Amino acid sequence: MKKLLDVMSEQFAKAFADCGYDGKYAKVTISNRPDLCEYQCNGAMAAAKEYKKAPFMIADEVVKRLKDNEIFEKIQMVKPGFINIIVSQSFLASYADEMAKDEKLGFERQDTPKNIVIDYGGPNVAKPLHVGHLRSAVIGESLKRIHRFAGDTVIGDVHLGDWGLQMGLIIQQLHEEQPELIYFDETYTGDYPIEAPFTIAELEQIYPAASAKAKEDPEFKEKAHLATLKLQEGYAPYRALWKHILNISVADLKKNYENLNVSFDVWKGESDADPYIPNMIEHFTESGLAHESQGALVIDVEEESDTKTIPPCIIRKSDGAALYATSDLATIIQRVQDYKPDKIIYVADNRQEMHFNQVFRVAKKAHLCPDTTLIFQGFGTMNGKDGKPFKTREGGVMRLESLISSITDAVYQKIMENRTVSEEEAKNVSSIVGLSALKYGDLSNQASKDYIFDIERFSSFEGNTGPYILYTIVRIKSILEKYDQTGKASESLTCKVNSSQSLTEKALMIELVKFNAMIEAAYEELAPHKICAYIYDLSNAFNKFYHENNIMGETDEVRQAGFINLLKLTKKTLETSIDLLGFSAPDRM
RNA sequence: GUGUCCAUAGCUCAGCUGGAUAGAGCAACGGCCUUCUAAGCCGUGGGUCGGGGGUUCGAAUCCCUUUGGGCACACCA
Repeated sequence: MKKLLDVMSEQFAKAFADCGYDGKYAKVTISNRPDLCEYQCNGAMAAAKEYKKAPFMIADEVVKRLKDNEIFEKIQMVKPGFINIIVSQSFLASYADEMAKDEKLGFERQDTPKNIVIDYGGPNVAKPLHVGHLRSAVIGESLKRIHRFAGDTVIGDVHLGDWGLQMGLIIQQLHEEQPELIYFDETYTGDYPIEAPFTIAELEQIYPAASAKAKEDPEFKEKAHLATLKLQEGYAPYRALWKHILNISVADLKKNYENLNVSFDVWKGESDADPYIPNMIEHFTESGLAHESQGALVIDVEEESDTKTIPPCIIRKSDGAALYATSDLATIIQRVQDYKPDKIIYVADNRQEMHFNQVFRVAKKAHLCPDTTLIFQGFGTMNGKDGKPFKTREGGVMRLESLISSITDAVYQKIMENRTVSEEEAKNVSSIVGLSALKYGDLSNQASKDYIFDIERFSSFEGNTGPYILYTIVRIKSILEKYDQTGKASESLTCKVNSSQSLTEKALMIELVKFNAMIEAAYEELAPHKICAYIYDLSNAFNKFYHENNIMGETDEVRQAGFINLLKLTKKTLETSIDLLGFSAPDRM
């Protein structure tokens, strides 16, 4: 469907043209003075300069042309040259009706669908998820859903950290803790068991221990380095061990991401890029792109237009090992080969911007992906109330599980305070509502900015929060259920929403029909927070409408049916929106 | 030091890419439940949009400058 503002702008463009003015001035926007009008066009003032004419005269001429247009109920010029618009109720209602019939609620994309890879999550194997992983997961998941809604083919890739020194550290630590394991018996030639010799809980102990030891014990670190090398060279016992670590860890990660309602289409990792590295480096050196510098192999990425010096991208360390950038570049090769993406979006911490900048430049220089746009979508730091990076009370890194459970607990307490539902229902509901609090709290802020993570505020049921949105949906559900019970639903009274409206009813419709334009903006700007802002406004509009109109008490059945249709549309719009944010609403709360 | 992002009500955030009187929520205060979930609705108070300059009919928004902060600046991911 054409966006409402475009429909209006077209009418204006015609009128501008008829009066001899360029149609480019005919942009209609939402009014910023709702007390005066619903929509406005300020083009006359911009046109005044070009045509050397007083703006109010231009506006007057245009208004005269549009006086009888059925889309507008009222249209008038206000000095110095504003054109104020009140939309016709019947036109608005029919637009809303069309929206209700459309599967995508009137959203229509402007270009052809694309193939897109979204790289988000980025957890490390054998390390528990902590709060630092939250934003990537939450924002990435939402972006994935938004792109899919817009019609793109999207592959969400978790891009595991499964290949660095950390793996060697774990193997070496295991070696010292359990030397009797057959993986460390160099004379053993048989198959290795399918069962892993450790649990996820043990694994989570092993890594920090190894990491700490490596810092104090250079000899241990050296051994770990060696183990890493052996693993990467394909030493069978270590490969078998690595497989165990990977399997156990991934199973645990999947469970955790599931709790966040986050899912990935592929579980590739740095290890999957490894096979591409030798050829890639050969290509780099043969083409003369890479050169040695201080013992390392580097590629210069400076460009003329740079306002600062960007250090060269290191492809191979002086000790011969690959590193982050190498793996990311090889991953691009793998993705181009396997998915032929038009676009790869990386959802990562702002602090990695420089790194991705370097990688993107190398990819471009080396023509690794001539048909792929590489996009870095950075996100800001999650801070505590004190404005400093979020920590536990003890100053440590908080595990994601603890974070989720503390927000769920907060919600649970409130549900038990306010309502008399069974404990079991309260528990179920609080995990749904808790997730909405967590995700909405994050996504309602602009992704690229730092934000203050405040459990109390996010889990509040008042104001601009996830629970408030859910509460609104639950209210609607409750009325619709009551309406169904009357049996009226089966009668086909009308599928029209009312065209004779109260003020709040019209205001609700005006809010609803913004949906397609809002989605377009959220999609193009990679901005889930625009969805949050929209559903908050929509919820407010609904609650005002709800307060003013007694839906079940309405005696005019046609009008009541119109109300119900409006409710259904509101519900569908809200539910579609929160699905794009990655959470859902309960039936009661 | 260089670069980059940010600065809007006491607090947390918006501000539709230059428009009319800068908006919400929280917190404070005052109203509204025998009627669809009061987790709601209505109202009151609260602002040199960090400072200064410029661009123009018009600036929180664009440009310059200055102050204060976050972050990044070659062998970690």
